[in-house]
Amino acid sequence: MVSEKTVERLSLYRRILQQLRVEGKETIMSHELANILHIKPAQVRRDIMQLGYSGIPNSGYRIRPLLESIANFLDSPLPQSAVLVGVGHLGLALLANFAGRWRQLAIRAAFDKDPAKIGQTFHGCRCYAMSDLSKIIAETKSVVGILAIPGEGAQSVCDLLVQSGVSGILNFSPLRIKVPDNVFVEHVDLSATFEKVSFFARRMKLYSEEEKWKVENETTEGEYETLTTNQ
Amino acid sequence: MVSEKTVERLSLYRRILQQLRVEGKETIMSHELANILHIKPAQVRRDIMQLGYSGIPNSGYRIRPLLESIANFLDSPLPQSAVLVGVGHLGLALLANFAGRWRQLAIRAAFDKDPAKIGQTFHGCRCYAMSDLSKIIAETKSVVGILAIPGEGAQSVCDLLVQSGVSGILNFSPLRIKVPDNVFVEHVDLSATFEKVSFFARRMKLYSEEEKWKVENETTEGEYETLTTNQ
DNA sequence: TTTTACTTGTGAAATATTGAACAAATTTAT
DNA sequence: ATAAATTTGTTCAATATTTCACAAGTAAAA
Repeated sequence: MVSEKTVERLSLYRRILQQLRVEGKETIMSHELANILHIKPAQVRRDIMQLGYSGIPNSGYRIRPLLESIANFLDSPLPQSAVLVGVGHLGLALLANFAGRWRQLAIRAAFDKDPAKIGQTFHGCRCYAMSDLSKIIAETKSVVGILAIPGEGAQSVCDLLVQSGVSGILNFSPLRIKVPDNVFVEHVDLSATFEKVSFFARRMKLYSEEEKWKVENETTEGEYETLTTNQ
Repeated sequence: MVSEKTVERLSLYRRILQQLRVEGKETIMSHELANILHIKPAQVRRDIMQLGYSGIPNSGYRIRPLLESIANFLDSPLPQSAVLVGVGHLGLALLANFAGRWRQLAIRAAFDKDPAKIGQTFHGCRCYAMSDLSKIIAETKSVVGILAIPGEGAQSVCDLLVQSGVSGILNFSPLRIKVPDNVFVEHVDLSATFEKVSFFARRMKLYSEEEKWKVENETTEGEYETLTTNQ
């Protein structure tokens, strides 16, 4: 019933509001959040509406209870656990950023097929053998699996995760994995993203040069028009 | 005129087609690509239509010229350069995966404020001081900047990148940066993504349990209905 | 107290994206 | 050569998402 985009934005609102509260701010208006995120105020209001929280006309939203509403909506009563598969460069970066720091989704275990890594601890997270996957997922009650491996093995690892009871997968591999209907997958495809940015960067450059050209010639056209139609 | 989503998918088609060509496949049909990506065949055809390339009814698309059309559409005549700002864990992971390997968008230089990193080479990419940013961007003719730094400095670094002539930014920082209209920004917000996956994972679990409950009771309801309405 | 100015909540319009469906085209089989 | 089967290109419908616009409400000012 609630869209993915709304959930993403609620997460952004929370992060901003937490910061603002630290700075001593007590209320916020939809257009302030909108300006920070470069979206429209109506979007902010509509998202917040879905929380069931009401603001005060002419004053905005009180930050404290709004944060509570967001937490109530987004967060599980109990903190949730995740496991990471693939302790390569990307996996390590994820552990460095999210191993302990994140209250809501803590990465509790890592897995790799490289025997040299098994048994080691990376950024406070222990690395296990792939054969321990099911057992550890059950022990940690993990609901999310993070795939940070090259495409080849992704589908079989994914199947293993699903069999072990995971209901969400964050897939950094370039492969589009197949999962049952009752499992959520988010693809983060860095090389596709790179290509996209590269494409639009070039396009923006071309576009702005074309605009520049237009503006240069518009003056002439404008003069011509005022001379002839003189409206 | 072409949407971001279409560009992303074209990039995915290319990667798949390149693999299939290596495996000796010469033609492909829209429903094959669609099955691999879990989308509808009409979507594939529509995307390919935008390239101006035509398939053959009852045979599908010839892979070789289709790949050429995609390259023609997505790629710049000259390979494009990018610079990376922030050689932390994430920056290193990006360098490891994309420093040399990527024909289309090569990361040509890295920057960091940590003096210990300046002058070093990471995965074949040299790290410079922030003060060299403009100079190096000009020298390498970079069109894309990659921000892999914490939120605090993101806006000022972004402004620097834009001033230096970059027209695309790939932002891994949690800050929503502000850029002129003629600069393209893609946000990859890992913590928001984590929260999203966590949210929907929980929701999927709840939903599938509810479904299970329904199915268990449906039998009874079904029997009841056949007994009463007997349609 | 009354007025003014401003903000929320939300229906309705606008826009963007996807999906269904079918004519036209082409290959294969008869 | 003809018919049957299948796939493309594309239009139109369906769905999803965003934006507009305004009534209703509230605080501050007069």
